[in-house]
Amino acid sequence: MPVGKVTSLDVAKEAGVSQPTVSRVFTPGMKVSPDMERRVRAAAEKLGYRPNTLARSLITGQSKTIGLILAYLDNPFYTEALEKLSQTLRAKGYNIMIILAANHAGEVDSVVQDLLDHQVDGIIMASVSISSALSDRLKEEGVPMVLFNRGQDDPSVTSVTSANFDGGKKVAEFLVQGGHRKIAHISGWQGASTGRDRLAGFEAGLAAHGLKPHAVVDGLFSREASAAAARSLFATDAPPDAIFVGNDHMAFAVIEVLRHELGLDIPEEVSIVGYDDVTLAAWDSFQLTTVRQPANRMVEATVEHLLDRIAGTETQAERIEIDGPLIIRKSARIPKGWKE
Amino acid sequence: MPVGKVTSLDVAKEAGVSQPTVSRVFTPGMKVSPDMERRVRAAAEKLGYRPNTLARSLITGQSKTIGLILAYLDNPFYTEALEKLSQTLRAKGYNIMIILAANHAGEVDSVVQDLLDHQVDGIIMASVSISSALSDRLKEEGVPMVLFNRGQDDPSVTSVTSANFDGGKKVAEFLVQGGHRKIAHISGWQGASTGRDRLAGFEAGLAAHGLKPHAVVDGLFSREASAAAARSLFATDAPPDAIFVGNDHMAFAVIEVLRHELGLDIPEEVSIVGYDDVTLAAWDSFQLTTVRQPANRMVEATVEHLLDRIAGTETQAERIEIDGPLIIRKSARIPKGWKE
DNA sequence: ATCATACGTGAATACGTATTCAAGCGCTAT
DNA sequence: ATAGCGCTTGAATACGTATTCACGTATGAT
Repeated sequence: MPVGKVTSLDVAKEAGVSQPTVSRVFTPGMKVSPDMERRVRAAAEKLGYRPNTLARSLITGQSKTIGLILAYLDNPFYTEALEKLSQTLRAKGYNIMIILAANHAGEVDSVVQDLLDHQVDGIIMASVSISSALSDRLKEEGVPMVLFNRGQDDPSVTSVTSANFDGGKKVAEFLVQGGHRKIAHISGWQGASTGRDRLAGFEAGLAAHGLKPHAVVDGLFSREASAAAARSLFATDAPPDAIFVGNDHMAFAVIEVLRHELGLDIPEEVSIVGYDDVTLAAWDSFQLTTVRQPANRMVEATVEHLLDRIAGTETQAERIEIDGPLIIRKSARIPKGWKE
Repeated sequence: MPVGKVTSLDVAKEAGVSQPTVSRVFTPGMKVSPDMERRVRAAAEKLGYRPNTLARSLITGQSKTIGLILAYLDNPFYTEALEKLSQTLRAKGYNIMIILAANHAGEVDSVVQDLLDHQVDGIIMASVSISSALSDRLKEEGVPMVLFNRGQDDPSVTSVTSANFDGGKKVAEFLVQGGHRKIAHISGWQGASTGRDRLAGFEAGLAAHGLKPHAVVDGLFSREASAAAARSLFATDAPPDAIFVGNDHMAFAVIEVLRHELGLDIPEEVSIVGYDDVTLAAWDSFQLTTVRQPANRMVEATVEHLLDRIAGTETQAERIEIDGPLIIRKSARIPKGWKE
């Protein structure tokens, strides 16, 4: 009875069968006669045998591991997504190798290389942009990748986002209907498609009413930058009467500046609308009106597409957009008779 | 030029050397002559070779991967810890296989088995308790494990926590000095050492002044349970004038119930103290007085001990406690002349 | 010039499993 | 009774690397 490591060969000897037979017993889908199976399982149980996943992966070429790269974790939207991802992938028999990486080109490249060295079957990148060189490299390597919550111009990479353009548009419509005319936008980082698309939709929505944004400032997905933006918007003699903030995480910072530093009442003096509908948005302290990004469905779409690519069922890249409703709470004035 | 996979043998042929030589070039610490190294690196570069970590792990027995099991992710303390863990381990050359698991015995066992099958070099369990059977199994397997933010009676498993008893005591002292006499406690889950130790310290701190808790309710580390507890505490004719809540995450729920449902002023009518000092605690909306759990130092201690165990440098289990200060903000009355 | 030493290199092997292939077996059909 | 078929099993091999061992060469000392 070997102490540290017990291999399939040990089990084979114990059961009086060959090593391949042991392998077959532990490989789903392989046929073995009932009494063989019984003997092998008994021996395995007795010795405490468990298949070595590494050795298995080496020969099958399937590591049953997905690489996950995350840029921001301070935004709770991503922790919610991480939770769903873990559950969904685990249910499908996959494990997750996770890396938190800053969104710099060099960092991302090295991190992806790390994952490839570990023979991951696929890669999910959340809120990370990639160079086309890198996506080429992945294509060459045959490792499928999905961008989560970030789009890409390159049509050959698949991305899963919410309908950011439509979302921005909905917000504009809501605020205009609410009687606002001086509507500013503290945008998501303009280096990210997410930030750009929400802005574009917002502008389109205003344009439909012959309006333009009162002001647009890049909040860089950062609390500090957004707080600074909020202060600067109100340091002029023509402050906005409503602000659409590029995501909830930034919106909380804006709300706090307005309430606690500037002493403004929300929504009496200023309406605030966010984007994501993270858990905190529903808290009494914020009651944030916001566009819901359905993390569940986004995760499901991501995993489904990725696994289809791995299985070879699906070969085409897709740009998947998932629609989300405007969730109306108390941080923005509600238009009379609003029903939509 | 092989397309999908290029192996060390391909590089060897290209460079006109043997496969072991290629291996040596890519194994730090192995000596190779300069011109060999040059030729091999050139060939590797040309073919796009990268060592296969799986094959390497299979033979060395070192996967350079750490398994991480997390129970709660809605409590932001753990996302902060996760961030540090990722950075620290990556800097040391380790990757992370992450699993989010509910804190049920069966679930945890199966998850640990999963990690063992993947040949992880060590395991970190954050806020999950384990059976002694499981810790025996790990000992037998020779895979070191560290409990993060959770203690264990068994002295043979190492745990890293903050000084929970002292923390609870500090809070009691602070509130008593502040003139409070009806001090209640909405505790952390009493199934967890963390929750129990904070309560015990709190009671000891009160006892030093001849006091007892006004009431103690288990908040189960849950927002809902804590909110319900807060409501029940004020549904009597003798409500508390201060509440020590078992962690920040629960404290936010309590604050919201008091402010928005019961219309109470904090800290004028009730003082609230939390535990953890998560990022949100410093936000203007909460300004929560709380005991800081130094996530950075806890992570460093965890990683250092774990890697020492893996290297064999350290063989003894330890119970590591890291002290954290009381961070005074505005959610609790500040004693006159408080200096400590 | 000769021997000893040290060092760099290649041949062989091991890690633990899945898979190909041929062989053995029992069964049915003629 | 025998040829043929399908099914189960074992022998051999492959996956891609690190490591042991033996060998050859260059270096230094005598």
